[in-house]
Formats: sequence, structure tokens, C-alpha cells
Amino acid sequence: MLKCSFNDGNGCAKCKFPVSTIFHSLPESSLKELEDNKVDLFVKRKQNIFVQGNIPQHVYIVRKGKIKVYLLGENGKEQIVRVAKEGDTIGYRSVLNDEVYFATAVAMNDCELCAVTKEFFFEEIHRNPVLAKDTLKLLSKQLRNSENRMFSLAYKSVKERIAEGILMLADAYGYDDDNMTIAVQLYRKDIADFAGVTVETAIRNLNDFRRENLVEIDHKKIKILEKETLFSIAKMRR
Amino acid sequence: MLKCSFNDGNGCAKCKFPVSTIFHSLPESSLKELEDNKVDLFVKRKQNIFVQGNIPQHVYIVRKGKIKVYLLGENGKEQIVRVAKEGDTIGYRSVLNDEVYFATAVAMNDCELCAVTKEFFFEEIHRNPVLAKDTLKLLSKQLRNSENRMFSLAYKSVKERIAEGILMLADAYGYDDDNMTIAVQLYRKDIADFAGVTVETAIRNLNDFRRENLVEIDHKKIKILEKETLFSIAKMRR
DNA sequence: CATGTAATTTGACAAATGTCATTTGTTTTC
DNA sequence: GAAAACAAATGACATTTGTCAAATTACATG
Repeated sequence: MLKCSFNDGNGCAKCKFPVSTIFHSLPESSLKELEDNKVDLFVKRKQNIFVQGNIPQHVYIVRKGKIKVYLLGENGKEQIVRVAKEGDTIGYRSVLNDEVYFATAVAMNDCELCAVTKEFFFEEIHRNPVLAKDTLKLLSKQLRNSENRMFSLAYKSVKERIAEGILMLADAYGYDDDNMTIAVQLYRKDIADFAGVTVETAIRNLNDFRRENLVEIDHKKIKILEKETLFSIAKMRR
Repeated sequence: MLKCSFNDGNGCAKCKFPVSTIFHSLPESSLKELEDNKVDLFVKRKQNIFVQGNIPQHVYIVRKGKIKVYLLGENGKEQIVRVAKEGDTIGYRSVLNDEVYFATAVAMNDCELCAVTKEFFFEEIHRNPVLAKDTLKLLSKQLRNSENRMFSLAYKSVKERIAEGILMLADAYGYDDDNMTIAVQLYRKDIADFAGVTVETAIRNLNDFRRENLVEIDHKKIKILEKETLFSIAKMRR
């Protein structure tokens, strides 16, 4: 049997996980049970974790790596609806509603995940009110975020959305050690798909920001130089 | 004391409410307790039920009437993020996350609501796993809907969004007895705010649809004549 | 029911953004 | 490490949608 990453002894004191996850409230007994209801998963960059239309079998906890979750339209257009990094949970919504995946999740870099069976998640959410409450909070937060982005997509200009996108992606993925460089490689298309614009438009605006010394761009790595200015361009509520 | 609308004896057998609500799973004992933790609320058309930035005190169950929930931008632009009718619950998300209202809810016509104290809702969600699960399902559904609309706002043309908007509003508010006319008075601005366009643009597209005999418009009442055609214009996944 | 206010409609025009084609640079693969 | 595949950049242009102004119609209030 694979080593249980929930009990490897380093990390979050409660769940024995390198980072605090949605399962932080599980009692010892449940953690034991969890061991028999999970599979470790190693996913290479650009590979899918789950795909729109498929039937969910697991809830995924991200142990390592960055992920994007997007909707794919007929025209080949993609809308990134959510991103995830170490400690985040993905694929749980389709499980909760017992329906096929509504979105596709793909690894932005090599990832390690824990795939927890939907049966365990379902059981546990029933008998553990704290897990239920935490999941409610998580959903609430994501719904709020989503509705906020609805507003942006509807009414903000492209420049505002690109600025907002950079800041949101930075916030969601985190920073490198310099505390300024977004901790993931982003294609121009990723930024375009997040902001809901074409690649060409994203490029033009990114290069505007670079010329104005708001960001520094080294291939796929973006360093945020003037966060405050970007915030004011994005007209973000904070 | 006001008559408790949860126990007026007609409607849903479980909760004694005219329609099935999120509280349908409450046991008798909780329903009794609920009586002391609710206020009946009568809200006139165009009046607010809650306002962006205010501190939530209640969760609202709609007994009668139609409601829109929208985000208000600095520029005066409004994005309708959700709508509610008889049986729906609103204002619960801010309560769950213990933060100020993120949106404003306004009555589309005269409404009757039950305002349930947040303390009761919180307590009950903790001790009633079925309520917790139902709330999780509701949130999941709304998040899915919201992400779907993110995609539409980002990538669909105005004509597609207006068609989609009409169909979504019809679905959410329901129909009159003819089963074709949307069961609420909609200003052109409401449709514009739902689809994320200007009033002028909404008007032009609505009138296109009317000229093509897809809809019939009598002031603020919209009758859907060719639902299938609208669906295909909207390119909606169903 | 008259009057003022608000909502709808239309046209002309401006601005924002997407589309397409092409070039250049970067990454992957054999 | 050369070749092929992929990604980024740029220009010219088309299209979509928004903006502003003005006219008409509907609604609400005294």
C-alpha cells in the first residue's frame, strides 16, 4: 500500500498534512479510515485531473503543484473559473451535487494529489458537522468570488480585467521567494482565459503594463512591480 | 405575535410552508423554536430587502413575490447575480461566511418573507445534517450556475446573452398560467443588467427577437413564443 | 385626470475589442 | 542540436457594442 500522505508526520499538527486542508477537522478514527479510501496521484504538467462531462469518483486534495479549472466552449474558448494550489480541494462540487464534472482541471506543473473516494467524503460530511461547516464556508467563498468575477466580466474594461486577473492569479497561486513573482508559469493564453479576452488582446495589455513598469515579464514568469497601481487600475474592492 | 407562516396549516406537509423550502427537513421541535426566531416581513415593490455592505441579521425565506439580487458598481452599473421567487432562500451566504452583504436584494413586486435569525440558522445547520447537506447542495447549484454565467459573460455575443437571459429569467421566475409569459414584470434595464449590456443594446436585441416572432412583448411582460429557437441562439448547454 | 417623472425607442457616431495574417522567438522532440 | 511544433508579438482592419442626444410613450402622484 502507498504511504498515506495524511500521516507522514510533518506539517499541519491536526491532519498530519503538509498544509492545512479541508480535512483538518477529521478525528483520528476518521483519518485511519481515510487511509483505505484514498489513492495517491501524480499528475504531470498539462495533464488532466478531471474532465468536463466525466463522472466523479473522487475529491482531490492538492498536495503539491498548481492547477487551473476551466470551462470549455464549443468555439474552443476557455474560461478559467478557479485555480488551486497546495492545500486546496477540487472536484468536490460535482460530488456534492452528484452530477458529472462541469469543468476540466489541468495541472499547470507536476502535481501530487490525494484522491479521496466520494463515498468517504459524503459519509464524513454527514457525521462531521465541522467538515460540513468548513465545506459550506469554502463554497460560500467561491460563490462570492465567482459572482464578483461575473461583475468584472460584464462591466470592466479589458485593461481592468487584465490587471485584476494578474492580481487574482497572484493571490491564488502565491509568490516566489522574492514575494513579487507569481509562483507559476503562465501562458499568455492562461491570462487571456482568466480575463475572458483573446490572446492578442492579453498580450497587448500585458506589454502596456510592462512598458509602464508595472510588471516585469520573463517568458512565462510575471513579476509584479507596482501592485498598488495595478489595484487601482483594476478598480478592485478590497 | 404575528401568525407564524410556517404553521398556517396549508402547504408542504413537513414544514407547513406554502412551498417547499430549505427548512423542509426541520423536525417539529425545531419548527417550534423557529417561531420565536423569525419575523414576518412585508416588502413593497422596488424596496430593498438587504443592501450591499450592511451587516446580516437574518436569512430570508421568500413566501410570496419575486426578487432580484445584484452587485452595484461605482459607475452605477448593476449585475444581477441571482433571482428568487416563492420558496427560495436569500441572504444566507453572507451569514454563513459571517461577513457583510456582498449584494443588494430588491423586491420586483410586493413580497412576503420570513426573516429567520442568523443565530437560529447557524445553530440548526450545526445540529441538523440534512439541513447542512441541503444547503451544500443549494450552494453547489448556485456556484455552478454562476460559473456558467461567467463563461457566457466572457465569451458569448450580446445576442446570445440576451436570449440566454430571457430563458434563465423565465426559468428562475416561472411562467403565468399560459405557460409562456414570464411571471414577473421586467424592465428593459433588468434584462440588460442580467445580460451585462447597456439598456439600449438590450432594447435593440429584444426588438429584433420580437420582429422575428420569437417573443411577444407587452410593456414589461415577455411572452416566449419560440423557446427552442431562443435556446439555439443562446447556445445553451442543457 | 393633468402634470411631472421615468422608461422606452431610435439614430448617428465613437470607442473598444476581436479577427486574420505574418513574423519572430521559444520549447520540445527525435 | 536541428527540425518541427508551439507560443508570442505586431499591424491592419472589421465588427461589435457602447455613448450621447433627442423624441416618444408609459407610469405615478397629487
